[in-house]
Amino acid sequence: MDSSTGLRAADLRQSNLAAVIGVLRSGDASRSELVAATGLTRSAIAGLIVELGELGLVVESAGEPTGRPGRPSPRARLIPGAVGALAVDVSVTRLAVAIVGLDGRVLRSVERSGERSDATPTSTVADIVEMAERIGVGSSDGSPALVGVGVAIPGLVREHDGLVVVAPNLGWAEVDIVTPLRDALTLRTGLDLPIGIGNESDLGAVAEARFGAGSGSRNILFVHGDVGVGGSIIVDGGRVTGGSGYAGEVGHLVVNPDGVPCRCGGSGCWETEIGERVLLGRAGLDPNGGWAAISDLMTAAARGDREVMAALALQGRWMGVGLAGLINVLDPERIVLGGVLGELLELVRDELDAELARRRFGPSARRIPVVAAELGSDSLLVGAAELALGPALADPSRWAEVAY
Amino acid sequence: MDSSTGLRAADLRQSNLAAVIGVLRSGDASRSELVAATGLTRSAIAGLIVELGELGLVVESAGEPTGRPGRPSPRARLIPGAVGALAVDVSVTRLAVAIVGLDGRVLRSVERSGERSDATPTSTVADIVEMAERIGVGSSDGSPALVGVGVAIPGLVREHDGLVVVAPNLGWAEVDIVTPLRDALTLRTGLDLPIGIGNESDLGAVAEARFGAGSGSRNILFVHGDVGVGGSIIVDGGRVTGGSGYAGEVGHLVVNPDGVPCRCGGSGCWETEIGERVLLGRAGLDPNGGWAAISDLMTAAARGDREVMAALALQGRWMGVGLAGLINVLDPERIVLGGVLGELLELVRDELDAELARRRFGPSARRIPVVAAELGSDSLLVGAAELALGPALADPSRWAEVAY
DNA sequence: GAGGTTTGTTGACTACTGTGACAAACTGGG
DNA sequence: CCCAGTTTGTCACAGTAGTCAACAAACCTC
Repeated sequence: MDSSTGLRAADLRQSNLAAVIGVLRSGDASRSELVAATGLTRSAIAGLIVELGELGLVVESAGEPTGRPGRPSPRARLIPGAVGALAVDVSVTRLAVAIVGLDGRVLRSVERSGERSDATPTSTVADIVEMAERIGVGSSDGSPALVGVGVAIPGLVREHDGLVVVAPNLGWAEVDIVTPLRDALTLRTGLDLPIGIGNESDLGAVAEARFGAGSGSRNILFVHGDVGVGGSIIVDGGRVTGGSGYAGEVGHLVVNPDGVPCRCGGSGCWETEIGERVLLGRAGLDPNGGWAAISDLMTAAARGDREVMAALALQGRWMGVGLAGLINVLDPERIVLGGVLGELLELVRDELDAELARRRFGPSARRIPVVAAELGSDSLLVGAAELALGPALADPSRWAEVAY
Repeated sequence: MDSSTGLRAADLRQSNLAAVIGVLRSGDASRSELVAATGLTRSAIAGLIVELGELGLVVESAGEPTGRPGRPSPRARLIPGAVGALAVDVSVTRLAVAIVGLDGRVLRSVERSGERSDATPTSTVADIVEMAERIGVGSSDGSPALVGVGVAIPGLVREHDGLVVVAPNLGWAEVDIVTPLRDALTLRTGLDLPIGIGNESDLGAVAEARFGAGSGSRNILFVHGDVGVGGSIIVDGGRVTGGSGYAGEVGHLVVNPDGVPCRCGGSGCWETEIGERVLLGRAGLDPNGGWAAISDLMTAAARGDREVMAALALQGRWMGVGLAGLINVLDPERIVLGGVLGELLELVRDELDAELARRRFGPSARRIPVVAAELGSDSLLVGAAELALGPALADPSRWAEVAY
């Protein structure tokens, strides 16, 4: 988005192309449905469809009779594999590179598992490029035309230039990964693509909001919890970034001023009450046991283990305390829980609901649905791809130059 | 805003007219500055200025030499009194009606003070219309052309139709004030104007964001505190409404789960720690003493009264606890405090800063400025006017039919 | 006063969407 | 099976807005 607020005539076409694509991304639509959705005339839609067809983005299939009078309207459909984004998930335990289509589906992917805590930015860039080549990036073998690259990082990313301010679990600080990655990709594959980079939690939220548990709602609170607790706020379909791009650190909402110290320097943060380590500790399990311990906890809960049930009850209450406050502040349509929080949701549902009911406020006393994230480990890739696809879809005609 | 996402050719002009007005609302601008700000060409700007001039909204004055080479660019300026909005502030202790110009200045106003707790919707509507007539609404005596009406209400207002869901301090519930007010205004003054209605805290925030302590920032958290504590979240210059329009109830953020019961049914809400009554109680004053008691408290603080200082210290700490959490969640550029909270800000500044510093989180460890609201009691009128002016300014050419 | 710079003005040009008439494809009734 | 009614695609034409490019106006510096 440029700072210019004025609209040129060309922006008009661009905006309308993007509007059509936007409608089509949530499913097929007949031309007449497009007319209704966009408010444009039949002739305008016809022209837009033709252009999108020429760009190789949309196909039309003959309209089926609907059972009602009138000439059937042909259905337009996005070609999911027409364009795609290169998505990269840089996390502590794995490095994944994938090509993701317009419909949010992973078309090809490679993954390198295992502890990567010694990975430097340089070695990571080299790995990414090598893996990208392995899934066919740069070879014109019928893979989708790539419109950009999206990278998910487990750390804080500065909004305007994509600098990785800090990624504690990778041991990175003040790292510019965009420039070397772009250069390396250009050198090895000949593709000079725009690169977007974002926090993994935010990207997971974007993916869930569009394709997962949040699809259909435009105001969503996403809370992701493992060892740390983070979140993202989706308002009117877009992520709230805040003044510096750091919005959404719900883990450091203060819910218990007398609580235990938090790694953030404060105390009684929400994270110190609902983080994975606390839960495991309360349940008498190894606080650093990770997913294995969580899995043990779930089987113990299925057995009805006393200590575990008590720990889960407390977990549910504290989740309710924090969510109740956030509901009052943000009034989301829906809350999506990811990570361990999502996994455990049904086990704490009763206590959580009770706490929410107790703190439900006045006339806004609606039940906000709290649901678990639906997308699995792919969510980060899908979200990362969205980072590249989003800007590209806002200006479709530009790829004419980009393709392949 | 209609649901149609497509842009017609006519929307283009409308959008560009609005863009020019938008720039001009924050001050004079030369044509060349408008070119830079909008990204349009000189010819386009010229045409837009001409049209705005014909609408009676803009005047140009000959350009002064700037001291640099080149032909001087004429300065365009909004005529503040060209159009205005009828602003109404319905509160418990006063009823105010005003005409507010494009620049957010109150051009004329009348006020009726005194306890109004027995005011019914019907009597309020009658009062409003009578007061509106008294400041010249409906008589074409050179008053600005009115483009709409904005009403500030101390209660919850449903977003889409303006129904007053509940206004506890007025004793109203499920009240439609829009329809009778519109009818009465049409009947008595001949004006059939669109009416906008909003929560007073939200409107105060909008006013502060545009003309007051928040001007210049596009991401603001506004917290208004008297007996109750509410707030508004401004993201990218627009207020976050949430899924149902109830966002911003920061008073019911849970900060102290073991705290005292709150009128919302929960306990330990922020409001129960920083509300006016709690502060006065802790300071040994009459909890229901209102502004008089607050005034007493401030003089006592100036004297260095032991009990009062302790109460203020606690107030500052609790303010810090809540604000720290909200900063982590929302990452605002600036926090604006209104009502009693704003009045007391400097008295609690040290404790507040200390608490914020203690809980400042990682790399987002920036100092977020916390400032008091600047606009006085007019802020609600200005915000209410904005409710009417905003939509009108988005479609300037339409008033051609409206004027007078 | 000459040359350089920035800006307003003007008329031709381009691009987009709207309009309206007509044709195409369906339903349903006689 | 045909015809009226309905909905929709197509096409030529018109309207509107903004860009472009050339020129003139108003300023600066030397």
